[in-house]
Parts: sequence; C-alpha cells; structure tokens
Amino acid sequence: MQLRNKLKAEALETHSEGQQSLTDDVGGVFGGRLVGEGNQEREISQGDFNSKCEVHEGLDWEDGNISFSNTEVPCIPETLEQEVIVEFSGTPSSAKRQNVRRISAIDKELVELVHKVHLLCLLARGRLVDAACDDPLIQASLLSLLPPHLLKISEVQKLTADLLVPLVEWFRANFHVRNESIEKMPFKESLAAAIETREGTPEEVAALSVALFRALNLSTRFLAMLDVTSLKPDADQAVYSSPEADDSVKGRTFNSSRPIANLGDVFAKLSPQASLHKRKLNEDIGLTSPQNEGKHIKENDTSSKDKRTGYKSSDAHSCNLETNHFKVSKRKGDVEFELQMEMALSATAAGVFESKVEQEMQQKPHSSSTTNSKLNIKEKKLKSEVISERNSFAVWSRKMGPPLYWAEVYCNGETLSGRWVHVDAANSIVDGEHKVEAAVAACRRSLRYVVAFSGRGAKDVTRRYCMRWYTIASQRIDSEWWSAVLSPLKELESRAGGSNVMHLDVPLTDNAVEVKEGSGRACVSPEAHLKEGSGRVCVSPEAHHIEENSEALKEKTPQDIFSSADGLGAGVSRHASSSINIEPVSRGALEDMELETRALTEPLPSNQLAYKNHPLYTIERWLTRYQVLYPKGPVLGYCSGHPVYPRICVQTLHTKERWLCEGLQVKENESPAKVVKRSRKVNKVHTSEHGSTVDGGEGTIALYGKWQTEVLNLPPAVDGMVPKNERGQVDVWSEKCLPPGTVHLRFPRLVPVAKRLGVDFAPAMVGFEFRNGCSIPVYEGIVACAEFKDAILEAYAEVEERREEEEKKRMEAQALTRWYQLLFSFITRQRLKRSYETPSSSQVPINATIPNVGDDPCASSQSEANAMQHHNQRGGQIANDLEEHEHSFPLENESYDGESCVRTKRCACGFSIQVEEL
DNA sequence: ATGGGATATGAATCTTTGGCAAGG
DNA sequence: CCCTTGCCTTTGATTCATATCCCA
Repeated sequence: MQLRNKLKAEALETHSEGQQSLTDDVGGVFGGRLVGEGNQEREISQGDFNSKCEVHEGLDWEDGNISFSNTEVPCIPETLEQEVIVEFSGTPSSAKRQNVRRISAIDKELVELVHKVHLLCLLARGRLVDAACDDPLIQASLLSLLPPHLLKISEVQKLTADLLVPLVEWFRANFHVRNESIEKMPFKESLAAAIETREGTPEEVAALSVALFRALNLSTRFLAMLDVTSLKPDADQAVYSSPEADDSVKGRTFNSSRPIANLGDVFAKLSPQASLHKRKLNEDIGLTSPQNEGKHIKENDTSSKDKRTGYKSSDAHSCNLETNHFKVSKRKGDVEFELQMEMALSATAAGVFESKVEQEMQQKPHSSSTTNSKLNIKEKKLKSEVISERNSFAVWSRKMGPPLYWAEVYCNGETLSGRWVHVDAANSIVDGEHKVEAAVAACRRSLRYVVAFSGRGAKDVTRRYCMRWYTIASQRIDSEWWSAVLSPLKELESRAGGSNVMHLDVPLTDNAVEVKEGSGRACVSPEAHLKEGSGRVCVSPEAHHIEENSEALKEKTPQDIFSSADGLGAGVSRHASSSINIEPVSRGALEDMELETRALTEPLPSNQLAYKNHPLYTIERWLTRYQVLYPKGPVLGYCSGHPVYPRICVQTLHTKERWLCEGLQVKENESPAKVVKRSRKVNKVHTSEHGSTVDGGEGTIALYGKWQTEVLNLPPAVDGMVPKNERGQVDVWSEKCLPPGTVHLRFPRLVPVAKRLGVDFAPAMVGFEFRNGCSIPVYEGIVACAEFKDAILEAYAEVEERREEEEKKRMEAQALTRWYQLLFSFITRQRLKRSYETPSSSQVPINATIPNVGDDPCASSQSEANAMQHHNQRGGQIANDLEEHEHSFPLENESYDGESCVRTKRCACGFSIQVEEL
C-alpha cells in the first residue's frame, strides 16, 4: 500500500510537472525513492529506466514488475495513459537486493543434508582409493619401476622428510597429472592404466604415490581435501560457475562402472535449492553412466557460460598446465600469491626446497621462466632483488585448482616422537603442510575438511593444514555429527597406524609448542593462565578449549586442566623443561595431541569481525547485551586498538529468576554485574501499572553472572507446610527447584483431592505458554509435602476410579440416548420417504409429522419441512394409511446376522429396520 | 582488485505469571 | 455464589547472520 501511495504521489507529481517531461524524460521524473512493503526502500536512479516506459497491469513488486491494478490506477489524464511504459533495464544493485533473502530454516536443513551426504560419499570414495593403494599388484608394479638405489629407503631406521625427497623427485619425474579422465572404470583398473601410461588424474597420481610409499614399507596415508557442497547455497553457485570448479570436479570424478540411481535427482525433488548441488554431487560420487554422460557434459557447458556472471574465463582448462600456460595472463593476485609462496618456501625448510628447486630448475629450465615472459616482467617488478630467479618455481597456482589429494608419510626421525609429513608427490612438495591453505585460498576455496585415509579408516586432520580455523568453523557441519561419523573410521585408521607404539621418557623442550610472544601466537604465560580473582581462577583460553572439547574435563579445576594439558603435550612452559614419563602412547593419540595443540595456539586474527564467533578470543564490541567479561583480562593482544580477551572470560548473565530456572540462586549481597534497560513494551506495562510511583529500578533489569550464584538453597517444608513463592505457588523448572521435603505430583485434578484431605499444597508452575502477546503460566499438578504423597495418591486413585466409573456410566447413557435418537430419526425419515414416494396414497397433513421431526436432531430442518409442505400442496394426494398404520415387527420376520451383530426387523407393510446389537 | 568496517536487512530468538463469559 | 472450562489470539524488541556499500 505504501508503495502504491508513493507511486500515486509520484505519478501526480509527474503530472504536475507537465506532459512533456513525462514523455521525453520519464526516467528523470520517475527517479526517486520507491518504498515497498516491509519498509524496503529502493533507490531508483535515472539510469534504471529506459526512455520507453511501460505500465503493466497488476502490481507485482516482488517479481520486479511495476504495474497498477485496474482499480488502483492513479488518476492520470487520458493524454498520459497512452504511452507510459516503465521498464527496468540492466541489473542495478537495487534489483539485486530484492532477491536477497536469508536462507530459511527448511532450506538450511536441506542444504545441510546434501552437505552430509556429500561428505559421506567423499569419505566412501577416500576409503575406496585407500584400499586400492594397498593392492599388492599395484604396489609391485610400482616397485618394479623404481630404480634400485631408491629402494634403500625402506631400510632407513630414522626416517626424515629430507630422505623422502629423492623418492618424490623420481615420482614427479615419472608420473604426470592428466586432467581429463579418459574413460570410467573401476579405480584399481584406472590405477593400473595410470602406471602403464605414467599419467593419471590428480587423484590417481596421488594414490600411486601412496601405493609406492606403502610398497616401500613406509606408513603412509592417502589425504583428500573433501571439497563438499557448501552449507551456504549461494556460495556453491559461484563455485559451479567458476572454471576451476569444473576442472577440479572433472579431476576427481568417481569411476563408478555401473550406473546407480541419480542421487542428485532425489535432492532436486526435495527442493530447487538442492538442485544446485546436484551436478557436483553426482560427479563426485561418479554417477555418470555412459548413458547420461553426455548430458553431464552438456550441463557443464551451460555452466561455463554462466548467465549470471557472464564469466567465461580463458583458464577453463587451466589444469592442463602444459598446454595452457600461454593462454592466461596472470593476475596481480596470482603473482603476489606466488611471491608469497616463494617467500614462505625460502623462509621455511629452505634446505630441502632449495636443493629440490635448483634441481628442478636445471631439469626444466623453461618451465617457468619461458612460459610467460609477461609474467616474469611483472614479477621482477614486484620481487625484491633478494629473491633470485631460481626461486620462481611456484607450486600450485590458481590455475591448477586447489590441491585435493596428497600423501602423508610417517617420519619417525622427525621431532622427538615422529610426525606425519605432508608429501605431494605430484607437485614434488615434501613437508609443505603450511602451504596447502594458501594454495586453496588462492583458488577461492576454503579448506574445510582434510581427511587422512588409511587401513580403510579415516581421520580428520584439517587442523594440521588450517592455520585459521575460525574462517572455516562456520563452513563445517556440526562437529558432533562429524565426529560420530568418523569415530568408527578413526578407530580403523588408528589401528592401521597404531602398531607403532612409543614409550616416551624424554625431556620436553620449549620447542614442543611454538610459542612466539607478540607474534600473534596466543600462548599465554603461566602467570596469565592462573590468575586469582574473587576466589575464582582464570583459566587460559587453551585450557578453556580443552575444557570445551572434552566432556570429561568439564568439571575439572584449572589445575586439573593444566595437568591434562601437559599430558596432552600442550606445552605449557611451566613444565617445559621437566622430564615426564608418558605411558605408551599410540601414534594416533600423539597426533591427536598435536592437532589439539594447534587448535589451542591459533594466531590472533587481524580483523575485528573474526572475533565475533571466534572459539578462543573475543573483543569487547562483540559482547551481547547479556554478556560481560569476567574477569576482564588477560589482554592477549590488540586488534585495531581493541584489546583481545580470551573467550573464556565471556560470561553470560541472567536475571535472578532465570538463574532459579537452572537451580541456582544469586548469593546474598551481590550487586548486579550489569544493569540493562528493560524493553519498552515491558516498561510500558510496568509504568501503567505503577503509575507515577515508579522506583529507580523499575525500568531496568539487574543481571548476575554465574560466579555470583550458588546452588539453590530453598527453605524446606516444615510441619507439612509447602514453602511457596510470592504468588503462592512453586515454580518447578526442574527437580532442583523443589523445596526439600516436597514432591511434585504431576496429575490433573489433584487440587480438589488435596483440598479434601486438608493438606497444604501449592500449584506447580512448570513453564510458560506464549499466547496473545502475553506469557501465560502453565501449571501441571501440585507440589505437596512428601509425607502426604501416598495419602494424596491413594485418595486420588480412589477419586479417579470413581470419576472413571461415572464417566463410563455417563458415556453409556449418552450412547443409549444417541442410539435412540438415531433410530428414531431413521424411522421418521423412512416414514416420510414412504409417504412422499407413493403419490397415490391418501393425503396426510404434513404438520402431523413435524413435531416428531422437531424432536429429532437428525431430522429435517424447518425449511425442509416447509418445502415438503409446499410439495404436499402442489403434489396432490398423500395417503394417510401411514398415519394410521403402526409398524409391528413380529419375531418370525426377524433375522439376525451373527457376524455383524445386526438384527433386521420387518413390518408386514414392508418397512424394515436394522438394529445393531451391542 | 581486495579486504575491512559500517550499515541495512530479514529471520530467529527471546520475552515470560490473562481475562472474560458460560455453565455446572 | 463459586469454581471450572473454554475461548480469545500470535507481540515486539533484540539478536544474529549476511549482503551490500564505501573507502583505503
């Protein structure tokens, strides 16, 4: 309505400005502010209109058409009605905005479901690949190709990452990534084919590397980044339209040999939202039968010419590095990214990489320097002179798509206890775990799930590859579900790697955990960890996190947590130099500790927004109305001048009443931790009630923190009297809220029973129901002293029994009455029917039957009766035999159907009735 | 082009202790 | 006269996640 009025107003305004302006420059005149329903305001610029303006019929703002219904057309003079056409052209931001809708709860659920199914499919796929890597034939084939000197690695006692380099180099030199899979076949067969041709999909090549390492007796896992459909539907649209997505999807298409039911279709049926995921899902799980393969290709084609974005990049086949290098001129972002990669490369593990890179450069001197001379000029501008040409070997780039598969080899010679080392043999990268995230980010993806497969099992090792967990946390499925899914697989995985059990009796060094003060690493000093404040111990965010992650630790003291943290190798420097004796720890458990440690030592994000839902840290501005920092410290760092606090210091406050619901009461003499304004609505009610006698605290709500509460200490029942609240009732939010010595009897109709017995009781209020804009208390049963429980229940049982009996009697009486009424009405109807069906019969004044009908609820209404009377008057004679005839049902004419218990009684006149015997 | 911050927006969440009339 | 039952009708403020705009 608002919109219409506004339009009317504008149209009138237009009119006043004159005819000329309308026809010549409609855009200019209509430019202005349109107010839609829901107060949506849209700026309509001049450019939004064509000079050709059109007024459609039927206003449909939601669909973007502006028009007027016939009845509401503004009074525009005839001269103006002819050629007024308003047409929106282009897609201005205002038009985009109208489609902006937050995902509804149903769609969210659906998207989650698709995400879960996709995860499961990819897990299954990973297990399949893992199994293929164990295939003795494949392993033997690979070994037969390996030069003898590389076989020695299987005899190494202390395996280190460096030792893997020659092997990886050999692999890289001998196996290449091919982007298009030739034909679909079972994975083992395609692996065999890949060995033969020395090239395969990224998945196959990664799998071959795993198989090779395993053949050499190295503990190796197959790693996959599960690039699942997004939990945010729109995000996927972008991904699908991007050429990288197509390539990466192509690269990891499942090789199912037989067509299975199209899973995506199932989702498409559920909702159009889900159909977004259809193609991706189908391709991931390899549901591309020979029959529908062509169809899929077609779909891909349409997606590459995405209508929405109109984005058809020349790097559509960019995965094929060999052929397409020249096609794409690198963007600044790519160049910078590579630069960063190189810097990272030279800064870390330099030794390994330098030699490797040099080797690489010697082998393939043209690979990077000659492929793109333009790029090199750009790069040279950007690079400082320190970075030499030899370092321009950049692994992974946006064009290649994100790294999706690689291997992890357990190197017992690395660190004290050994560790899993990232090995991307296809790209000849050893120990490059810290680079994966950046590579994925450069491909506009996020690293949400990284799963290690081994022994048909799987384990989530995302933490190892993700340095900024807070960026992916919201993109992952609910962790409870995920860990439940993984737990049996994790078991299998740890069994595969668990044979290697270690006994540790080593001094922990400070290196156990990376602790860099002031460098964004959030490892807090012991002083900060343990801070006495109002009798409460401040726990470090690390400890808090452990607390959060482990249910068992929930109720432990900070001291306990610290000792657990030590046990977990969390590397609290307090104990850093002491020698500890760790019980036999499995490799899996050690890795768990490592990942846990990473979780606790995440760097401080640099943007404020990241603190909003950060699991470890917070800044004050993101606190809600009901939150405070207690204690306010320690400050872990600063972000744009805002002090950063550990998340554990955030306390949620509640009103006294709300704490009661949780079985806690606010301690005496505690002043509110925070006072907030009462909402206007409530305020209004209160002021209207109390008039001018509003005291100071009336418009505010006093809030208390958990530290200000103690376990509810209700006055016990004394002398059979139930302690009640100011409303004369007991609020039973939970069993904890019951005064000692009382019981909650949850039965209806207990009040009269208790009253009759003369025992003290109180109605039990169990919650609220929101109705009519007001909260209505809901009562359920009563609260009485425990000693009267049996007496009350006994009396209740007695009363209920009596009530049920009465109820039964009442029901029976009612049933009889209803039967009587039914039969009576039936008879009456029959009688009427007969009398009207035989026109030759003698006339009966219809009035005679009407009193009967009136008694009968089922009989005709008065109007019906009137109609009959009318019929009677018009239709001539009606026999009056019926009136005189009284039906009689002699026994000999009765029949009885034993099955249906129906007795049929017949009168000599032909009338019969059926009686169902009860 | 990109990222961060401010702002707008719409959906979700929280709020929280009836009143009256008819009939038994 | 008292008690029970049924009917009335579904707020509005705040929070939260996200999109968009603007600016550096």
